[in-house]
Amino acid sequence: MRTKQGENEKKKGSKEPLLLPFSWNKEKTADFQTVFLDWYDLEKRSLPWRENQDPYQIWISEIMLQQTRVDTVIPYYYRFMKSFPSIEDLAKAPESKLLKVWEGLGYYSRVRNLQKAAQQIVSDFMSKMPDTMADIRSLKGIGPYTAGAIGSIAFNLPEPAIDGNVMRVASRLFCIDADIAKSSSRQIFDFYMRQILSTNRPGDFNQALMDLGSAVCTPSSPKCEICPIQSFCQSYEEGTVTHFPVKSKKTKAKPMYYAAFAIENDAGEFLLRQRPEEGLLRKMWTFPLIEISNEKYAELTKMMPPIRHKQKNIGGGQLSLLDVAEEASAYCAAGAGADFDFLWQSAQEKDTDALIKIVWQKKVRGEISHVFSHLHWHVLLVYGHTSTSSSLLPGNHQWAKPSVFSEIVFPKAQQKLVDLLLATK
DNA sequence: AAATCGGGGAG
DNA sequence: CTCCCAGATTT
Repeated sequence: MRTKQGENEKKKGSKEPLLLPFSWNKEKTADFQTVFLDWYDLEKRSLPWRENQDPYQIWISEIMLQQTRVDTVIPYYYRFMKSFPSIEDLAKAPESKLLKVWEGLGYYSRVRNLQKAAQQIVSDFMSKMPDTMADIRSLKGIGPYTAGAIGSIAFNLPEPAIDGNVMRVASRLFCIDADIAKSSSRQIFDFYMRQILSTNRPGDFNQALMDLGSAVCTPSSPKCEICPIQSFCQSYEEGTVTHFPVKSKKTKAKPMYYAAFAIENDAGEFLLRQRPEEGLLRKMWTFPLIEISNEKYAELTKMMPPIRHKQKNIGGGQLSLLDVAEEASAYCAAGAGADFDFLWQSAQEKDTDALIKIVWQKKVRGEISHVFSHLHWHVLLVYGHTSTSSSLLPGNHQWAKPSVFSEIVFPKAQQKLVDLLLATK
């Protein structure tokens, strides 16, 4: 059975609606819904946010599930609901507690937007989750997918929820060759799904698609032999299941090179610096990081101990702050010494340069690697010691003992550095 | 339309 | 290694 793909293209150009494959008349669509929902009733996963139809629980789960697997979300979900049982609790929570609960889950703007949306609900919707598509969509962090998911699951609104899963299933079901990496393709899938969506049980229909995509219609080696909708699947009939979905390649993550300075004072505390308000890992804490060139990174890597747990002393000794800044500058790209300026200035103001020393041991403890969606960090861990007192620190710095690290919000890359530091101590 | 935003699991 | 996951927002 061929699609009317060519016809669809024409219709698209002439602004007339796309058509389902001609064999999908009303009877076939109804048959499909029955078969699919019967399968869901038997096979659906038991998940904590499926225990009832509480819009708040569904909302939280949907935000957590953005670009995140179910197994990863479950422990976070329980922790979150225990910490913030209601929308009001979420709206008034301190940011540090919010981030701590989300720590490790990634895409941290999600939890900041979650709180903004909670505050919107308190102020604009009398603390009750809104129940119309326009109002749901008006909340921070809720885009077209999540609005459809909440609308259909929590309020039985006949809305599709188009995500990566659904696009994969639909592309195979109807041999849709639109590039799912392009944002403009979303509306094509939206149109198809609106025509086959169950208006009686839209939430279950959408969740059935998710379960199918997760367990059966998987990205690689789909299990067509056990698929409940095999007889409806056009690509299966044509033997072209693996041709779908069509997805253009993503640009590769850009490599970035850093030196991280683990500076310990006499009290056994380490210097931490908070990242800025904007950009990657905003307002989270790390060792001071300095970007270095690829060449410098390679040069420093040679100074790493050949065997872990056994540091190699590459010189060093008692250095003044100025020496340290110069060393850092020499090690790193131009301007890298600026990270030590605050120490140097404080020393000059107090005229106690002699008292404030960093024993810059110049020991490279090792390296960690961390991949983001668009960046690949390579970070060398360098250890130093200082007798600086904490009163000299500007606001975005703090001294902290490893024993209290668990109370501070660390991104994953920082946690890897801490693990390396403690393992090589 | 393209880039930015984390992290982890599977193959 | 590569791919991609119950995506949204910003540029």
